[in-house]
This record gives sequence, C-alpha cells and structure tokens, in this order.
Amino acid sequence: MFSAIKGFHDILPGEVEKWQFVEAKARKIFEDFGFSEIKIPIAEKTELFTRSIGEATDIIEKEMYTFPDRKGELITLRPEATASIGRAYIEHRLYENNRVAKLYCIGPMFRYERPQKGRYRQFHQINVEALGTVDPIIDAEIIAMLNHFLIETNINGLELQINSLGCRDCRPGYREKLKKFLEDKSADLCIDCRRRICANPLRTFDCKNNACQEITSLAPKVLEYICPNCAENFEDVKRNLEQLGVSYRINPQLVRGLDYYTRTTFEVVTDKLGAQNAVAAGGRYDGLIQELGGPDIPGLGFAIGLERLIPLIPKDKCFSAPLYLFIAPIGNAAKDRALQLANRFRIMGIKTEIGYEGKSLKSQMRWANKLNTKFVMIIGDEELASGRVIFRDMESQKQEEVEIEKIIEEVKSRKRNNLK
RNA sequence: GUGAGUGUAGCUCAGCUGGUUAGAGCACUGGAUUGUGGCUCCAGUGGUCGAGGGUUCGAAUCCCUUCACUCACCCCA
Repeated sequence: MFSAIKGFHDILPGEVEKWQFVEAKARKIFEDFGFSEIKIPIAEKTELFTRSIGEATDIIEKEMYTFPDRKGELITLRPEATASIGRAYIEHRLYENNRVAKLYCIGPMFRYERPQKGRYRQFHQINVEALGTVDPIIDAEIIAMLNHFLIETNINGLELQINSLGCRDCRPGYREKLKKFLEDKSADLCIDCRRRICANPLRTFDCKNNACQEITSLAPKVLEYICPNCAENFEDVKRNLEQLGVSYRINPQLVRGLDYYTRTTFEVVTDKLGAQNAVAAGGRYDGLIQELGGPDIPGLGFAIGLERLIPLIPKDKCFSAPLYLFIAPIGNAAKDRALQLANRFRIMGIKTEIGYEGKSLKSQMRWANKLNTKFVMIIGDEELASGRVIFRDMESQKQEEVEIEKIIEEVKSRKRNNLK
C-alpha cells in the first residue's frame, strides 16, 4: 500500500472548505487593495534561491529539494515564493509600465525539514509582494491589509509584531556591534548560538534557551543603531499604522531568517500552535531585485502560512453549498431516468445527487439524510409508469406525487427568484 | 541531523504483573418498519495487534532490530 511521502499531506473534503474560504477571502481582499494574482512555476533554477535567500541559511544548506533534470541542470522546488516573483518581475520587465507592481500568489512550497506541528515538507503560502517604491505608506498599507484579512477570517488571539532591521548602510555596522557583544559572552551561550555568531548573529534573538535569552535581552538593539533615514522611515510606518487603527507591538528582537530583509519587518504570532507560532511574516527587501540581476528597485512583502492559519479558523464558518436534491431510484430502469433528471437539474445549477448501486430505498434515504439534502425525489417502476414522482421535503417530512415536468418548472422558478 | 513519545477494526481507543476464541463506541450492511431518513432495539461485515527476529509450553503484552506517525530541538510561513 502506498502512503503520501513524509511531510506531504492530502487535504480532504471537510477540511478543504476552510482552504477555499481562506483563498477566496484573500483574493477578494487583496484585489480590493489593488493587488493582482500572479502564477509562477513551482520549480526554478537552483541558483535563483542560493542567490536570494542567503548562503548561510538552513534553507540553502540542507532544506532544498534540488535535483538535476535530464540535461543535468540543477532544478529546485521553490522553498519560498519571493525569489520567483522577483525573477518574473525582472524577466517580464514589470517595472516598465507600472511604477508599483502589486502582486499576490497562492501555492505550495517545499522544504526538506523534519515535519512537526505547523511544519511540513510541502506547505502552502499566500504571498504578497509590492515592488517599486520605498514610500513607507506601502509598508503600512500592506500590514493593514494583512491585518484586515486576518480579522475577516474570524481568527482571534493573534499579535502583530513589528521591527526595523535597518538598511544596507546601517545594518552592517549594527551587525558588527552585535557580533562583538556576543563574542564577549560566547562562553555562556548555547552551542547553536555560538554557531550563529558568525553565520547570522541576529538570529541569536530567536533562541529559546533561557540563558541565551537573558544575554540577548541585554544586547544592543537594532532600533538604537539604525540610521536617521531608517528611523524616520520606521516612524512613518508606525504613525500610519496608528492612523489606520492597526494595533501592533514593537519587538526589537524580531529578526527574519532570510538574508534579504531590510528595514520594516513584521510577524503575526499565535499562542495556539505550539512551537511553530508564526502565522504570517514578512518585511522589506530593498536590495533583492538588484541582487537578482534587475534594476535597483525596492520591494516588500509577506507570506501567510496556510497550514498554520487554517487550524485557527473556526470550523463552523466554512461549508460547501448545501445539497438541494437527492434522487433515489429503485430498479434499473429508474436509474437511467434518475441520471437524466439529475443531469437536467445540474445543468440548471441545482446541486443534485443520485443514489448509486441499486441500494435499498432505506439505505438511500439514510444517505440522503446524511448529505443533509433539502428534497428527495423517489422514482421507481410505479412512478416510471405514471410519470409522477414522489417529491419529499426532508425537513417537514411531507411528500407528494408530482409530474416530473412540473417539478422541473417549479425548481426553475424558485431558482429564478433565488429561493433555495 | 538530534531527542522523546506512540503504533490494536474505516475512525477514536480499551486490553491489568505473558494464559488459550482480541474487545467497546462511532461508522457501515441488514432486520424490527415487503418502496421512506434522523430516535430506539436486534443482528451482521470488518483485525497478518506496524513489520521482522528472539525469549517462552504459550506473546497484542517481555527483549532486540526496523519502519511509520507525532511532538520537541534545529529552522521557519
């Protein structure tokens, strides 16, 4: 017997309705905010990711699904979407006609990690990117949009945290200061943090070790070292968020894992998910497009982790359209007729189901009940002969014999009047 | 990659320190109700007890190996 490969999951009916709900909400809201959907390949040349994400990150070092294609070229299943969107943006010169490109993208990502709660090898993100402006208005706009989206999905208990990481001018200086601080204390740091000092000192802030946290809480904070431009920029973002009524908490220890982030960063966390608590996260990446070989164009964006968002959504908010009609045939001749009738209803846009396999009427009624249908149409030899079928209202338990054509007309007119 | 926990029916789980025919609830099928759902009652279908090896008169139970899943570290959405 086959099972899905480790860390890959099926999303079954009953669960998939939440996904549809979330995706529909995202599309509607993002379009209202002026974003357009972009569909991009799930695989890219490996170098695109090694260039953008950062050589020292775990994603590049050990988490990518990389393989040679038939000609020996290295291909990678995308571990994140921003690099691909950046590539598409440059390749199709989306910067030429539009001053600002506002894009979103929904789809799977792949990282070869050990699966655990909220972390899978194939996982799904909704990505949002705005390329082409440094205006801090758009930082606030995007965060406000994310905030609005999360409110609309009926999730509570989320916290929005923001920070600024500085720009390419001021970040290196801060990085060195932090590095020096950590080197002095390295004897008291855990083994992972000692490794981080060189690889990515900012990430020591994310360590869960108590001793490390005590030390990093005393470490110099980015916000104290960013240049006046970055500081002013951050003030603009905060002011705009306040004016939009978006509540946030400044977390001076908030850093991002990917190398390309600059200036504004943000993260939405929950306490209901266990260790993987970031539901959505993002920030600015002003150097990325140039790094990928494009013009020096700034950008920012965020990603929502759907496997993390969806468990938080109350189940009763999402359901598929209710079944309107269940046709229960008795006998083979009735089955053919049932199929023809069902087809007519379905073409009219009426959600209709049929009983299969010549099951007993009792069994079909049970099934119809389970499907929560509004009406059941019973059609057997007698009905076939008379041209009148039994039409049963499941809720009121009342049923009547009606001519087939009459029912079709009746349903049609109800649909016209939007009575379902 | 490291650590811990769990694998018994389609699902959720019982099964005591090894003891002979492996259980319950839900679900499914049939009947009570000859062609009528939800409630009730009765009956039935369904299991190589994750896999392999070992100890033993005897293993779902103890030991070893292995696989899978889960959670945590790491990493990150």
